Amino acid sequence: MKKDLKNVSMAVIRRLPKYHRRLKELMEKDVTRISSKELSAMIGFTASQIRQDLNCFGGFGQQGYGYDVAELYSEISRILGLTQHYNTVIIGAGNLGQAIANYSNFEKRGFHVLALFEKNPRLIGLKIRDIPVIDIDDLEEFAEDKEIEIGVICTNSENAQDVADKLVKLPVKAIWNFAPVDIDLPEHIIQENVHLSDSLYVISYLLKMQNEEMEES
Amino acid sequence: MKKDLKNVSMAVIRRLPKYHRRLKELMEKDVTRISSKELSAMIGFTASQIRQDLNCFGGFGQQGYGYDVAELYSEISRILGLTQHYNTVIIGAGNLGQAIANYSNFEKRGFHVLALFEKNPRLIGLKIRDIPVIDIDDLEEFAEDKEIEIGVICTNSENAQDVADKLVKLPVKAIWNFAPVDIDLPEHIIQENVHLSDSLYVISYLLKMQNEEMEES
DNA sequence: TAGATTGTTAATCGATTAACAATC
DNA sequence: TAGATTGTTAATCGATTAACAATC
Repeated sequence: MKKDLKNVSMAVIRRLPKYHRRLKELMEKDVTRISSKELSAMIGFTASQIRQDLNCFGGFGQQGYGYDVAELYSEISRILGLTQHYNTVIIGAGNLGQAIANYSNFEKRGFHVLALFEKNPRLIGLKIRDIPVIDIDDLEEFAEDKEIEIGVICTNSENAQDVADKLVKLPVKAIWNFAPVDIDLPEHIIQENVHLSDSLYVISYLLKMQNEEMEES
Repeated sequence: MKKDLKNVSMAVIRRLPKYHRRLKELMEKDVTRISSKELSAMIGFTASQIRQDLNCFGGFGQQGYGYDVAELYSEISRILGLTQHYNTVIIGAGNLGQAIANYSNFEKRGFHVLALFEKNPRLIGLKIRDIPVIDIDDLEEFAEDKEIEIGVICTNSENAQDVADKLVKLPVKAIWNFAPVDIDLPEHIIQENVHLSDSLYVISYLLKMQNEEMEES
């Protein structure tokens, strides 16, 4: 029943983590089955969209019954690749790098943080949850005998491109970038940006709109 | 030339911060004018889309010339509400809360962090860049004589909804949520989620797809 | 079986792209 | 003026929603 995944749009992919999260919550409440209609009510997508989304990957439901929560959860985990294991390094051991290293849920989902790398000597040598903070100059040596899939950039904007170039040379397959810049990368490297300021600016826009609306009335 | 902003889609709004960022970079390089075609080459949107986006808010360009970089930058700043001032509180003074409090760029854009709130007594009393860490139980009292627009949730999932309820009562107008849960809020409160795990799971999906493709060939 | 709900096709809606007249 | 590039309308594309036959 496996479909051709290559045609699945990013719009669908970006909704999958939300299904994953909500199904987890349902499992914790010991809910064993759910219909697209019920899921729609709690998740805010239309029932139609939910069925369309899931059917990009296969027919996980049963007519007249709905979806088995545990089964659907494990299918989505598999589709998202969360049953696999990814070696990860974090560049920048400031608050943000430490926050990510400390977030144990990532470890549970297969993202194994091998080390943090820093240039600030006051941080080098520390341990974050048993994860060592290593001199950034030792990155290449450290990576030599390891297959590192994901590099996380938690530096400031100025250093982000340099760090990215280093990571590409290791090589890593994907870069998760928290610096508020757009990084130039070779085509084949996966790039995912978390631009916190972008998100905050959207709040700012909506606040401004709301204020203007109130002034009008 | 001001258009009816109410009809501008969120797709457009979410692109504005990227224009803002790129125009800033151009200004730093002393570029004074740019055409939609040149901007397209550096930003990756089509020239047509760029012109469409900008024209949602007014005609900022000039035929035969293009756009004045500094003028366009300041227009987008204004549209995003970055010329205004927003009182902000951060709930949760762990690594993530501290990272956000430390990010001085937000301050520059008008997001003024008044305080962080914590329940962990070991953190209460600290200062992050002159910003005090205060007992979460004192939040209501602290907020009494202040107009707080934005509440940032940097707690774990378990406490996020409780904290959100408290923030709504202050009241705040917008909630910037970093906890990996979807929070129930009254309609009129602006909610912006930064679900880090969602972003990481998309990387995971793309890595898995890439690996499968390689196995095929 | 009857009721419920899926999987899937068709219709609709909205967003992006193309085209070009207006004009600097 | 001639060339360049915008602002804007029309065409296309893709994503969402509606509808319903299939079937548990």
